[in-house]
Amino acid sequence: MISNGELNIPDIPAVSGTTTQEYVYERLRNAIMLGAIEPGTSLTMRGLADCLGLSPTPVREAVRRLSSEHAIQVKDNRRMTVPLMTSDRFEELIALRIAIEVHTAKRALPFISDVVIEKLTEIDDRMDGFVSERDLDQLTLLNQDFHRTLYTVNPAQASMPIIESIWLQLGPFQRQILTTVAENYEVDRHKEILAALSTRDVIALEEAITNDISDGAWKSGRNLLDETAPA
Amino acid sequence: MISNGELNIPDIPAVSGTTTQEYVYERLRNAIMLGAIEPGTSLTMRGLADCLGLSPTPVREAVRRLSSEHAIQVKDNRRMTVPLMTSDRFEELIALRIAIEVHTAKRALPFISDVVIEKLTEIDDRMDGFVSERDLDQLTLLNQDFHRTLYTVNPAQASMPIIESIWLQLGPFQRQILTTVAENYEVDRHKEILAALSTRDVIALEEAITNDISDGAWKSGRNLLDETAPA
DNA sequence: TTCGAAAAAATGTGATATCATTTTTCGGAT
DNA sequence: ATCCGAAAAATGATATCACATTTTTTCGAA
Repeated sequence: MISNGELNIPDIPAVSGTTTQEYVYERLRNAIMLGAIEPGTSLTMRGLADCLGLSPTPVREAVRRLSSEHAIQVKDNRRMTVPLMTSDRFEELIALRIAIEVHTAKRALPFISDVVIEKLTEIDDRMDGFVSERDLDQLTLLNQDFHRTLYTVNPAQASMPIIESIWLQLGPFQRQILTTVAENYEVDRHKEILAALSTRDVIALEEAITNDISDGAWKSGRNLLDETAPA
Repeated sequence: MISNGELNIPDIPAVSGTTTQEYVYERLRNAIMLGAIEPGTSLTMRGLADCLGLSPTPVREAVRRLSSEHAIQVKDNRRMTVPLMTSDRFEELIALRIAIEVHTAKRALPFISDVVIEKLTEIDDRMDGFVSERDLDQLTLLNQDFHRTLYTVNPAQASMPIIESIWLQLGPFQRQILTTVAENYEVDRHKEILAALSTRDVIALEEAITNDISDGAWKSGRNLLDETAPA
């Protein structure tokens, strides 16, 4: 019998010149980030390999990378899942996001130019469109684009991979949040960030980043967690 | 011909019940952290596999994990190295260490008990012994123990793996620093940390952590980098 | 001696095979 | 019907194999 039979892993375009392992990694990562693999679902190496039509070898490598990023949890024996979120863990991850992203934004500030601000403004404008369309996948992607574009203006970048890994851990859950309370999505905070960048105001930037992360995730997330696991 | 012929990867005790892949990962990680693999040395999968007497499969998985943690750099084609440190990258990593570890220490503070303080004091006492003996490996290990013990009193821990990965990126270089300027090693800062913990003083804790990281690494590291790659 | 192209060796990657464990299935005793 | 244990199936891990690509070496022409 084939496990994971009803598993639906969205396909993504295979970048030519890349390895199978890399392709599997990107595809699984994408699936987790978009919530296509429901947290708690039982996964197996061979099940995934069959599901993707590949041999276990490259699948295991990709899965292990994801598990060392805590995007996949290796259970006691022979089973793996996308970890379920707990209230404590969620709070911890959001607080960490704020600490690292504020730090990274501050260090990006000296490298900010008008060209970058314009690029960020353009991303934010595109987000406004998708907000009204309720396109959650595009919103998630563009929101990440916004932050990534800001942080990577600092060329000596060490924190971006870490930030991405935190995003991945929050990904499947964040997605649930957006689904539940899409109307609360605060794009306005991005305008605050842009204003702080324009005036090169470190204090305002710190506050804007904190608010952006808090508003979008924290309040909504608390609500959802209180609902699903109350007493 | 066998590559990596003169490569010396210190053996470590194999934990029973663990996989070969895990063993390779731990062993390579240890070797990198202790500077046994000199940054810049050219590595190959098969070379490492031969060197360890294993098949390429588990080696490739371990190496890939390390490369996704930026402890190993996959060069343009068919070659890998432990990355060389640059001045910019070093500054970036130290600043990141301070940001994350200060944040993590603050969040650990509410969980601090007398038992923990005692445990930390004991670790610090043992360090004093190794300082006079100039045992760099033990010092490095115990210093990490000290910080890890402090941070992990918070049970909902999300930042420790990130901190460990930054340590690993700094590892081979930090080691060079200690070798060069062992006499500057500041264990006193740990006493400042302990004092701040005893009085539950957040401000003092932040300052002590910052000083501990800065003093031990930053100044010495700048000196070394200025020497090796000046004008 | 120097250079460059062809031959040889080595490498990364992924599929397959094998083995020890673990999980699941199934049938009989209570 | 319920429970338990043995047989059967599935799984993770690793070695081996095969193949395309890359690196290194070799060797003859300038």
